[in-house]
Amino acid sequence: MPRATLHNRQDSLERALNLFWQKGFHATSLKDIEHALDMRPGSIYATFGSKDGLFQEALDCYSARSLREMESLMASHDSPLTALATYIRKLGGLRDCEVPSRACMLAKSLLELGEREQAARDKVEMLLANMEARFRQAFADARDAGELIDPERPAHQPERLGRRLQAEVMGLRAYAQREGESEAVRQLAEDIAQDIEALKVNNTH
Amino acid sequence: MPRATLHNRQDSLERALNLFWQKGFHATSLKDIEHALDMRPGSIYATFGSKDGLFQEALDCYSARSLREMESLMASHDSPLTALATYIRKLGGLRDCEVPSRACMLAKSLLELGEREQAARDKVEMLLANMEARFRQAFADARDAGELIDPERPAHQPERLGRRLQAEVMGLRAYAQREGESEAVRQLAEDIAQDIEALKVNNTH
DNA sequence: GCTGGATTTGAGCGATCATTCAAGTTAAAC
DNA sequence: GTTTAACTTGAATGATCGCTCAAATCCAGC
Repeated sequence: MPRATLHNRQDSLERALNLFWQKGFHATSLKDIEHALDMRPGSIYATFGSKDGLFQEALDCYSARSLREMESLMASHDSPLTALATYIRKLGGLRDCEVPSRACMLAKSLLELGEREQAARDKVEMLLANMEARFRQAFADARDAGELIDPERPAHQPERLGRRLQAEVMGLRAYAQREGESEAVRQLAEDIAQDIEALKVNNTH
Repeated sequence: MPRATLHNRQDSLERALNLFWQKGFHATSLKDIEHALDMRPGSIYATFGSKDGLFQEALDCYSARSLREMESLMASHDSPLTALATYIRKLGGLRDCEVPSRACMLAKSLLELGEREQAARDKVEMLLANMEARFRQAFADARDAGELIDPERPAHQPERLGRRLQAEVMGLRAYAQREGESEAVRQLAEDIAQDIEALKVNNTH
């Protein structure tokens, strides 16, 4: 059978992801995508179906990458709480990173998408729920390892800590989207990280 | 001189604000605005100059309203920290409110606007800085009243607490934008509110 | 070298975008 | 009642939107 595809699908997806992540769904035009992927409209539609379809695949791509990084971080620390504090401190360095956007793409999309993009909204909700579940699991692991200083306290249930962490991450990364001293973002992350470490037994603070 | 204006400017502004707040800048079309304000394009442009100009005035309107509510809340509590905790707990009830969006319009705009809307972006940055300054002032008031339990701790400097609170509010309200049990949002707000109250001397927790 | 079918192309579709402006409408001033 | 200028109207503008599809292109298999 003739002619292999000229463009690598995964590579195209990541280029599209970077575009959507930077500019958002509405502000990204097909023209922008054509240029970034070096593909003509016909090829894009043959491959991804629609702008909306491409966006949803980009969301999957972003979420998978985020979860992979999270998993790798958890695996490289004995203590789940230390891993989460490290995660937050890394976000504190966002201002000095070259990324499409300092804000979380899921949060951006959650705030941007309306009823006209219901399918994509549903996907965002699901991916956010996944991420929250992963946070919750990390706190549950900490509890099961006897790492939590006060596991009976209602606010320290894994469910509530996971929810809280997701909100903190969305807030921190939204704050990081502002122009301004990168030191402010670093301090903010440090304060959040220390609150996580304060959940730990035998912590030195 | 002949003919008074048919439409009240402030009323039109608030209608536009509700639209922009709900749908965001890009997803709101002039058609939407024409319908919401019951005005024809010519009138809209004669009054507000451009879609971008109208949006920026709506931002001012939103920010002024938010600061007014904040000021009123601070005035009605003897303790700044209690006032802030109350503020957060009110946000916990967002899921049961009828509002254009549960998310903060400034945060939404911060995440949505790109280089093409630089002027509006700058305005958002300024208004966010104002809000952060008001939070900082509230913590400074608490410190000056001897309310802070550990005013020497670096993380408890008004500057850092104010920054932290702004990030928490953006995170909480982004989280509230998700579909899901309103009880989750209420719990999240409660956990944040208790952390604020934990800054207080002689608190019962 | 030829052929078949998967892949890519890009002009062009109708719809909608933000915006303009000449013409129409209105009501205060005289 | 007439004048006059501010206000409102809405058709029309050119640009851009997401998207389609007939034609061109390409290469594995014979």
